[in-house]
Amino acid sequence: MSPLQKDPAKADAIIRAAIHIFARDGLDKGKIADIATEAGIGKGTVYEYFSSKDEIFHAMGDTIMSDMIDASEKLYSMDLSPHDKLRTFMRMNIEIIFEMEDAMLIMTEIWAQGARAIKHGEHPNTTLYNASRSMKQLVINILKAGVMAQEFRDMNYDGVATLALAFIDGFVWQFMVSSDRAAFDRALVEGIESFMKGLER
Amino acid sequence: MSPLQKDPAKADAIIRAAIHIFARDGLDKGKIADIATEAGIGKGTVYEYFSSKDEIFHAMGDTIMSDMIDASEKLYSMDLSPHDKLRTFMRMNIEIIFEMEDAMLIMTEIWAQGARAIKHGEHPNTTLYNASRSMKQLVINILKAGVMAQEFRDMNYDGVATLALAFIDGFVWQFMVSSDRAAFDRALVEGIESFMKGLER
DNA sequence: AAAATATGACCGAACAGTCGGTCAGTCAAG
DNA sequence: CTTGACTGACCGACTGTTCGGTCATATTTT
Repeated sequence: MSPLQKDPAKADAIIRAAIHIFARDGLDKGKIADIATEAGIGKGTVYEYFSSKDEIFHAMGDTIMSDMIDASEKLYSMDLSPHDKLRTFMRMNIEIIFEMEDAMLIMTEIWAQGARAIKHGEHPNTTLYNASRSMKQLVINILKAGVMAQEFRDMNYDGVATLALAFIDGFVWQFMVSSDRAAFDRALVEGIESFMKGLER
Repeated sequence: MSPLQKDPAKADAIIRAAIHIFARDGLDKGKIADIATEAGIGKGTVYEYFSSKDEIFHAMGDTIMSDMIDASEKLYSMDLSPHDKLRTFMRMNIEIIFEMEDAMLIMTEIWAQGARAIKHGEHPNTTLYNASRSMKQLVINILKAGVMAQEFRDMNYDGVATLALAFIDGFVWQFMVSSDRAAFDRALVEGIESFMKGLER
C-alpha cells in the first residue's frame, strides 16, 4: 500500500513555520513560499497538507489556543488557595503570553478578522471564541471558590472575570512595544496587587 | 507632501472614507479604489493628497489619536474629585472607543504593525506611541492628585495606570466580538467598581 | 536476491488574478 | 492661454494556487 503516510510531524513543522513567518510579516504579507522555506520543504508540499492559506490560519489558531488552555488548566488544578490561584493565574498567563509574542501578534489579527467577519454577518473562527469563553469560565470558577471560602467579597462574577482577562490582554498589549523589562515587572506586580485588593472583603 | 492649496476638506473626506473601508476590510485588503469611490472622487485624486497607502495609514492614526486625546483632555479638565474623574475617565473612554469601533479595529492593526516594526529593528509610527504615553500620563496625573487629596492609597503610579489602560483596551477588545450590550454594561460597572475599590486607602 | 513495477510524497515553474501607483489627457476657472 | 485639480485606463510587481513530472520507497515478480 502506501509506502509512507503523510508525515504528521511535517504538518506540525508547517504550522510552526507559519506562526513564525506570520508573526514576523503579518497575516497578509506573510508568504507561503517563506513558510515552505522555513519548514525546509517545497511550496507545493504545503498544499499537500493544507488546502489554502485560510486553512493554515485556522490550524494556527487551534494550535495556539489549545497550548494556552493546556497551560491554564494545569495551573487551575494546582493545590492553592483561591487567592493564590488567581494571583498565579494572572501572573503566569501574562508571562506565558509574553513569551509567546508570536502567538499574541497572530491571535490579535485573527481576532480582528473575527470582529470584521461579524460585521459582515459571517461566522468567525469559533474555536477562538470557545477558547476565550472557557478561559473566562476558569476565572469565574476561581472567583466563586474564593467567595465560598470567604476570601473574596461578593461580586458580579462576569464583570470581575472580564476585568481580569482584559487586564491580561491589555497588559501584554501595552508592553508588546516596549522593551523595558524592569518597568514591565514593576507594573505587573503593582497591577496584580491592585486588582487583588479590589477583591478584598 | 502636497501643498495646502488643495481642499483640506477633501483630505478629511479621504481619511474618513479610509477609516470606514479599512475597518471593514482590513489594512491590507482595503483597496485605494474603494476609498476613492466612498469619498466620491477618482483614484488618481487620492494620490494628489497622499503619496502612498502608507501615508494614509499614518494620517488615519494621527486623526484617530488626536480625536481620542481631545476627548480625554476635555474630561481631564472637568471639575471633579480625583475619584469621580478617574471613574468617569474610564467609563467614557470605554464608551468612546466602543462607539468608534472602526477606529479600534484600525488602531489594533497599526499597533500590531508597530510591534512588528520593532521586531524588524525599524521605527514604528511614533505618533501612536506618543499618544499612548500621553494618555498614561493623564491617568498618572489623576492618580497623583488623588493620593495628594488622600482619596487614594499610596501606589506605584505606573503600574496602576497600566492596569487602568490595559483594562480599557482589553475590555473593549473582549466585547468587540460580542453583541450582548446588556452584559457589556453590567460587566463595565462591576469592572470599574472593582478597579476603584483597589485604590481605596 | 535482484529486477520490475506501483505508489504517492514532493517539487517548483508557470499561471492567473489582484491592486498600488502612474500618467496622458480632460475640464473648469481666471 | 495658462494653470492645476481631477480622472481612470493602464502597467507591472507580487503571490496564492495549480499541475505535470520526478524520485524514494514499498511491493511483487522472476
